[in-house]
Amino acid sequence: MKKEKATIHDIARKLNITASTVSRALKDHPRISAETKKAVQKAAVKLNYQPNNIAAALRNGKSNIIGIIVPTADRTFFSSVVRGIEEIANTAKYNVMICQTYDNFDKEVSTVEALLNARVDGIIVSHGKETQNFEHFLKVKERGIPIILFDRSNDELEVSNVVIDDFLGAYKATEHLVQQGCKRIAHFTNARKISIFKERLRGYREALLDNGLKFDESLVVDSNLQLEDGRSSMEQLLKRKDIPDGVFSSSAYGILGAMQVLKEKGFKVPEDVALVGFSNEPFTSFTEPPLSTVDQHPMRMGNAAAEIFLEEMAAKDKKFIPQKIVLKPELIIRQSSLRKKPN
Amino acid sequence: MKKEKATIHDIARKLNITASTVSRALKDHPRISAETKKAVQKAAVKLNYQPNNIAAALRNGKSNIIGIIVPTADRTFFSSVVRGIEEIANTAKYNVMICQTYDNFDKEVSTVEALLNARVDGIIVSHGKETQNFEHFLKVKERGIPIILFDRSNDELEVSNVVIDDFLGAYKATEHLVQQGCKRIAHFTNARKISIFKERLRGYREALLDNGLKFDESLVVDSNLQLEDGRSSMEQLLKRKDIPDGVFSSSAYGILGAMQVLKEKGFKVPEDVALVGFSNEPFTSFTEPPLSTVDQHPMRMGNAAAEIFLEEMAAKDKKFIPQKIVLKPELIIRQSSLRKKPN
DNA sequence: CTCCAATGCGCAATCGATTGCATTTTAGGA
DNA sequence: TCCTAAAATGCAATCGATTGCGCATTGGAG
Repeated sequence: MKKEKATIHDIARKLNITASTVSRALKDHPRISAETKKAVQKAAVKLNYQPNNIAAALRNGKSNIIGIIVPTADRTFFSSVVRGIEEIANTAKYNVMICQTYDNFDKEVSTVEALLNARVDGIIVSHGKETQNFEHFLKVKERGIPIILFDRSNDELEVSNVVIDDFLGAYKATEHLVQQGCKRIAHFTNARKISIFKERLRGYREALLDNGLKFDESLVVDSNLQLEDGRSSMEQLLKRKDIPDGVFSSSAYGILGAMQVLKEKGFKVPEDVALVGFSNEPFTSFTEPPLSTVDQHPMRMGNAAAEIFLEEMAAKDKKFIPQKIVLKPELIIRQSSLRKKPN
Repeated sequence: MKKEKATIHDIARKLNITASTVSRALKDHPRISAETKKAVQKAAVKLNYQPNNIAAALRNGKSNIIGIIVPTADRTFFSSVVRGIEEIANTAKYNVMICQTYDNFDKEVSTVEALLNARVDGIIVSHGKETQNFEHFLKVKERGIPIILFDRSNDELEVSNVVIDDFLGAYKATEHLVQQGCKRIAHFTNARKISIFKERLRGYREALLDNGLKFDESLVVDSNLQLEDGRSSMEQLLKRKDIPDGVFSSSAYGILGAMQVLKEKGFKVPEDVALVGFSNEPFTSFTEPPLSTVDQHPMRMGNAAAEIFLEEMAAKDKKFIPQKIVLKPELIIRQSSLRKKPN
């Protein structure tokens, strides 16, 4: 159990110089001679020196760590965003610390607290479904540390955020269903207080109206959008006398549940009911038939969030004007909604 | 941009006491009067005091952070393990820092380095597929900080690890196929140097021999086990004149690829070819037919890893004998392998 | 009324790296 | 050879929390 904890002082002692010089030499300070630098490098390797980031963090007031908070990391959407953040962050010498809230509000609050205490230099977060109160995020901002929201956001909050144009995504998806001949299109949504779902609902509605169909509130089903919810929502719709001939779901699992129920009951997809979901999770491409979906470009979203963070860090002190980046979603058309052969 | 950075000194000044007393009061030290403690608490709240964990970490030599390294967080298996770790770690006041290597060896090495510099108190890791050299892990151990491997491990390495009995899982899966009447069972494996795949191959082989079938090397296909690999492996097998009537894959995506190809070519699952995979990823339950698979109990695996970490921390200084925990896997039988109705 | 032992707090050093300013060394010009 | 500016390094304080040791109260026993 050897605990070799070589510090710059050990290097200094070995070379008969001071820690200051060692510190400067290691950072390639111009006022240190090339000779000394080489000697220090060599000694550092020899003593197996590892910088103590904690000490540096204490002194500098920055830890070079970005905290990332997501509801869960096991959705490809979120893990891809994380990857996008890392791409940018790593090149700027930042490390990331990923925390999961499991959509639990209390856990979200305590996580923010923990990251703050860990003195992260910034926080990038997609908040949980339960989150109505945003004080914990404001607190971060007031502490002067950058906070950037992605995907799930809140316009009233004066912080930077990166989102996709949910309205447009939903609009495209719905319009596509109309073009495929659907006349009665249902919509699965969730907690309408959350901006992304509100926007998607709005896009769905506008697309209907713009295409000469009417918006029927009774075709909008509110649920938690998980697999089981999608199933029960579909079952509920199938009890009607005028069952829908198309469904646009605000989630990937929701539409999967719908498809399962439809097939179990003998309906054909897309002939009887055409389906389009949201979030291009991998599994949507290997269901039968493969599911059409709205791709959110998660990697780009992560890149953008990290870039905003870096800009905010650079602009430190000057007051930074929160910026909003809106990415364009892409409709990916697969078998589940394709009735007509493209000419 | 107000930067209220209240420290224990600010509290001390306000109450006309010293920082030592404040520090002790906040930690409920017995030698501090109840009165003082209350006053400190109140002042702390009033000044919006947030402890600086970095300062404490520097002084104590511990950060209360556990580093977790996984190839990728977007596989349910890994994210569940993380969740299992968090469950235990959080109750012991530890936070986790999740890092992804994307199965890239260099990234794995640099991640270990980064965690070491961040002065994490321990590292829990499942190494990448490329990893043949384990020096970076040994370095961690030599530094006196606990390192625990999970799932993918290496017996020659003298460090604690938590794995499932891969041999048993494969044995059960293969035996099940035999019981369903399969006579020519193929196996998808990966880089046989990795212990988990070697063990599964061994389990497959033993089960065949124990059940009166012979082991045919030509039915073992080596690939990277992703979706595309599963497809091409299956295509390769279908070119034979004596095509297999069962496939056991060491991964979930591999077996999915196989099923896709089989269905495209008009084979029936499980009647013509029965399939069993590994890793109970959610999607395996909603393919058609649903895929049989070996569940690895990822949450328990995470729990166990975290518990070992805590034990090692407690045993600090005394030399800790690396321990190995082997969990029993569970075979989950679904339609893809079920030919006979259970009586 | 003394004296001792709890009880409550303060002092000062420590963790390791960083950095403004001071000091020493070196090189080159006069 | 002397002097000075430039080059190279050293000094010491700092970041904030922690903690062993020591000092000063206070209460109660004898």
